[in-house]
Amino acid sequence: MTRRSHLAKQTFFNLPEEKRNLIANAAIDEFAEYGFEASSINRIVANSGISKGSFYQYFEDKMDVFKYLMDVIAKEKSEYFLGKHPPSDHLDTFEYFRWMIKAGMEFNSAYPRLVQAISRVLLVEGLYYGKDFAEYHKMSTDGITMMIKQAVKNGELDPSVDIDLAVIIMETWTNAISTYILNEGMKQKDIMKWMRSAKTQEKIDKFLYVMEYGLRKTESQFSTNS
Amino acid sequence: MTRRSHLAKQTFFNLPEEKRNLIANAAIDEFAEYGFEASSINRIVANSGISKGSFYQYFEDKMDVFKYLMDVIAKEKSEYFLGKHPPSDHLDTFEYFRWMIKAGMEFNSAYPRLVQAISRVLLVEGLYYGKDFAEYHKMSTDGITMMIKQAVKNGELDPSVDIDLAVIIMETWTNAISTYILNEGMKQKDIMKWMRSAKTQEKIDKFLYVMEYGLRKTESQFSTNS
DNA sequence: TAGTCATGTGACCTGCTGGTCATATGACCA
DNA sequence: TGGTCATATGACCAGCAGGTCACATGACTA
Repeated sequence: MTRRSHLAKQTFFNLPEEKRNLIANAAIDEFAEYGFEASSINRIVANSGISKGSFYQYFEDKMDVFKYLMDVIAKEKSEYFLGKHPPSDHLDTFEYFRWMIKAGMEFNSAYPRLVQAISRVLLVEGLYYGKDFAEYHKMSTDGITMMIKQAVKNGELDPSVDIDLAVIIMETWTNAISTYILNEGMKQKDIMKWMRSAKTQEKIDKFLYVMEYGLRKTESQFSTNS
Repeated sequence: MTRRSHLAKQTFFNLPEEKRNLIANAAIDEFAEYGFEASSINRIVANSGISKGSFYQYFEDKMDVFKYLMDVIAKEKSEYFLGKHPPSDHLDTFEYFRWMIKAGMEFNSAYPRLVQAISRVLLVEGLYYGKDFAEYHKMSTDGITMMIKQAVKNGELDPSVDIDLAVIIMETWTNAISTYILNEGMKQKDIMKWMRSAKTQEKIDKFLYVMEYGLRKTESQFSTNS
C-alpha cells in the first residue's frame, strides 16, 4: 500500500473538513491568480494559516496539490452528471455533444473559481498538452474519438471523415468555448444566471453549429483534390 | 529621443552582426525550450557567451529581448510577404484567407525555431491574450474583422452573421492550425519539404474548409430558435 | 505516570532569480 | 602621451523559491 503514488497524503484526509477546505481554497485562489509555474507554496501556506511543514505533511509538492484539485473537480463533475440526463433518449451524436457541452458549462458556473484555476493552468498555460497530463488528455481524446466513430456508424458523418482531424476540431472547440465562456462569465455578477440566459445559450449554440456544420459538410470534398 | 520606449538598446545594434545573432539565437532557444516565465537570463548569457552586465547594456529586461524577437519576426514576415502574391486577383475572402494561412505556414517553416519560440510564449503560454500584448492582439483582431466585413459586403457571408463570433472563430482556427502544424512539423527532419507535401497541404485545407463551411452555413439558422 | 505516536511548527538550507555597479579594457583623439 | 568614452565584466545584492528537519504539542495508551 506504499504506492498510492500521488494525490495528497493520508494526513490531509484526516484533517477536519473545515481546515481541508481552507487549504483547498487557498490553493484554488493561488492557481487561479498566478497559474501553475508562478504560484507559490509560501503564499498558499500563508493564506491558509498553516505552516510550511504542515503543507509538506499533506502534499508531496506543488503538482500534488494541483492534481488533488483536479481529482476534486473530477469527482464533483461525475456526481453532478449522475443527476443529469439528456432531454431525450434519441439524440443524435451532435445533439448529445451539444447537451454535454451545455451541461458542462452549467457545472462550470456552479464552481467558477475552481474551474477557473484548473483551466487557467491546463488550457491557458498549456500544461494540458504537456507530459504531466498526457493521461488525462488521452482520456478526453479517446472519449471524443468514440463519439465520432459512433457518429460515422449512425450515418451522421461521412465515413471518409478524417477522424484525427475531427477529434482535434472537437477538442479545440470544447476548450475554446470553455475558455471564452469562463472569461466572459467571470465578468458577470451572477454567473449562473448569465450562463442560463437565452443570449448566452444562443452564443454557445452558434459556436457549436459552426463546428457541427463544418464537420458534416466538408469531408466528402476530399476524394479528388488537386 | 529619450523615449524609444523599448525594443533593445542602441548598444545592441552597434554590435557586429555575428555577435548579435549569437545572442538572439541563445534567446530563441531559451524561449522555445522554457517559455517566457521559466526562461532564465542567466542561461541566455551563459549560452551566448556574454556577461550578465553586457546583457543589461543591450536590453532593458527579459520582456525587452522577447519583444525584440517579435520585432525581428514581424520584419522578416513583412519582407517575406512583399515577395509573395496571391495566385489570382479574383479570390473571394475565404480563398484569400486560405492563401494567407498557407503562405504564413510556409514562412513558419522557413524560421521554425524562431516561430516556435514566439508561439510557445504567445499561444501555448497564453501571453498573447494578456495585457502585455493587447496591442498586437488588437491589430490581428482588427484585420480579421475587416476581412469578415468584406466577406459580408461581397455576399459571401450572411449579413446576419455575428461578427464578434466569426472573429473569435477565425482567430481560434488560425492559432490552432499554426500550433498543430508547428508541433507536427518539428517532428520532421525536413520541415519545409513536409510542409509543402500534398498530404500536409490537404490537412490544412481540411481544417480550413471545416471552418469555412461552418461559418457560411450556420448564421441564417438563428433568426428563429427556441 | 511515563511512553508513544500522529500532527504541527518555523528557522534554516541550498539554489536560483533579476538586477546593479565599481572596475577594466581598449579604440580613438588632442 | 594622456585623456575620454563606449563597451565589457563578474562579484555581489536582496529576494524568493521549494524543501528539510529537530523539536514542540497534545491525545491516547499501558
